[in-house]
Amino acid sequence: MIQSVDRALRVLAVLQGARRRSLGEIATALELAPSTVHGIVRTLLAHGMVVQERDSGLYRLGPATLRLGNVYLDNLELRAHAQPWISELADRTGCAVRVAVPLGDDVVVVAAAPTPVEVGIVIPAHACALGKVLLAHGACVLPDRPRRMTGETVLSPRDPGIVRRTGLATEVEEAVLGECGLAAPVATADEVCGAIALVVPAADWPLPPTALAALHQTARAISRELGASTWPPQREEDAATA
Amino acid sequence: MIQSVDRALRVLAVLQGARRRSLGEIATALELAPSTVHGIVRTLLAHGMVVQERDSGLYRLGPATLRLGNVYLDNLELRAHAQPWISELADRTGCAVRVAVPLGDDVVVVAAAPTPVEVGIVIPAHACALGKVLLAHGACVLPDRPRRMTGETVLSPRDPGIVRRTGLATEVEEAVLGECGLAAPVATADEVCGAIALVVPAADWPLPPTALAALHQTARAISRELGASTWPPQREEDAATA
DNA sequence: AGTGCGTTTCGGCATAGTCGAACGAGCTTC
DNA sequence: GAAGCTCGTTCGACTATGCCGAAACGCACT
Repeated sequence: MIQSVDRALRVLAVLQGARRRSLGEIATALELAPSTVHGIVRTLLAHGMVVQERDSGLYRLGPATLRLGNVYLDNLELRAHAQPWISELADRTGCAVRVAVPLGDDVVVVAAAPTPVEVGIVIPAHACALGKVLLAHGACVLPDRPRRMTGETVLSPRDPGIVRRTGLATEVEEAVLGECGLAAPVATADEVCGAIALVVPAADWPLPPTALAALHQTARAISRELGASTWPPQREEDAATA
Repeated sequence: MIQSVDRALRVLAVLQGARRRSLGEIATALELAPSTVHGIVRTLLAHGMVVQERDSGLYRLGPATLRLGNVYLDNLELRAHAQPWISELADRTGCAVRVAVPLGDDVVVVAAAPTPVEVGIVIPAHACALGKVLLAHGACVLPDRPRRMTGETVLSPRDPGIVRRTGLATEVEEAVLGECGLAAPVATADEVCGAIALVVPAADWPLPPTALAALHQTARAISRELGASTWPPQREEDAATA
């Protein structure tokens, strides 16, 4: 782990927390000398990863971050393969559909239907159905101190073995009030690379069995296109206990 | 400029060029020892900025880039203020509308109407109306060797003073064949922060004067919300020659 | 005009990063 | 089936590099 690169990425993480920050704020947040942070920020500045407001001197994220994120999406096979399937799934079930990938203790939405507006949003893994699936397969990790999002947020996960065996996880107003979800894993030949979820208002919960079956079909179809031979994805320990 | 941070960002830039790259490819592209690149990549890996494919060992951009880009968009006042205006402008003119910001010798689209699908795309500044506006105001720079996109691409810019005085720049099939555009600057109190464009098929070109006027109105309205006092934005030298 | 804050610059010291070479795994070839 | 190759990865030593303290600049407010 290279120190200065690590610090640069921490600077970007700090900048994610607020619209704009002063050099001193970043320095105290990272417990570093302002001049140290200045050198890092100047380098990020040269690459457009951060910009400095002309009048106030404050720093914020720069447009190069958007370019990176967009290239990431364009190069993501999961997204390309999932897009037509989730459009059809949204039409068929009338639900909102999301596809997400793991990112540490969060999940990031990389595709959505019927509207793509949710693409890019980040949700704590322990608070959503997508995250529970990824946690069960070891693609996400639990945060040190799980954050309570709503009164319904479950801070310690149920048996992940059940999630793995059934290939399903649920979420009942645990991330945002009035929103429920049902998720299933998506895998490549050798790992669980993401999850797909149906998201509905609490009034429409629970979902009819037809929606559940449609979700299963879609997750399996996408996984097959990505090279997975079995679905739901099996792990050695589960195969042994079965 | 911190060397290792600069190199890390160069690694990300290399990764933007192809879906996936091997460690050796990155090393040769940057003219560095593989072990040096390995240290950098490992750090980026720990932060989710890159991911490594389990089977092939190849590297690609990671989901953290998407999170960064999304936060950038959320924190961008230009986008927030422009969104309602460009929706209305798209309705009124029937054209596609784009708002972009400068990024070196490129422009990055940060808002679009009627559909947001173009958000995140990158266009060389010299090849599009958006870029010509930003070039004229010094927000973009010309690349060392401008790239020819179509047969119509103009490699050396016309008089930027005219663009500044009229507040308009045009684009006739210079970036993509069959696509024409008309752009105007958007400014804050002390700088040109972006540009807004109408984009239409070549068949609908030239645009009627009403569309031109609507674009002007919208650019002025957004600029006013962002704190600009005059529009089109004036530079000292132009004010002197006037 | 004075004062305060925050950004920026500069130089010495020591740490942290760079590189070369060796290791190990996976794949192809013979 | 075994040997060669190529790739990613690890380790250790050298020294160049980035880190920090303190001082200077610019700006806004008093």
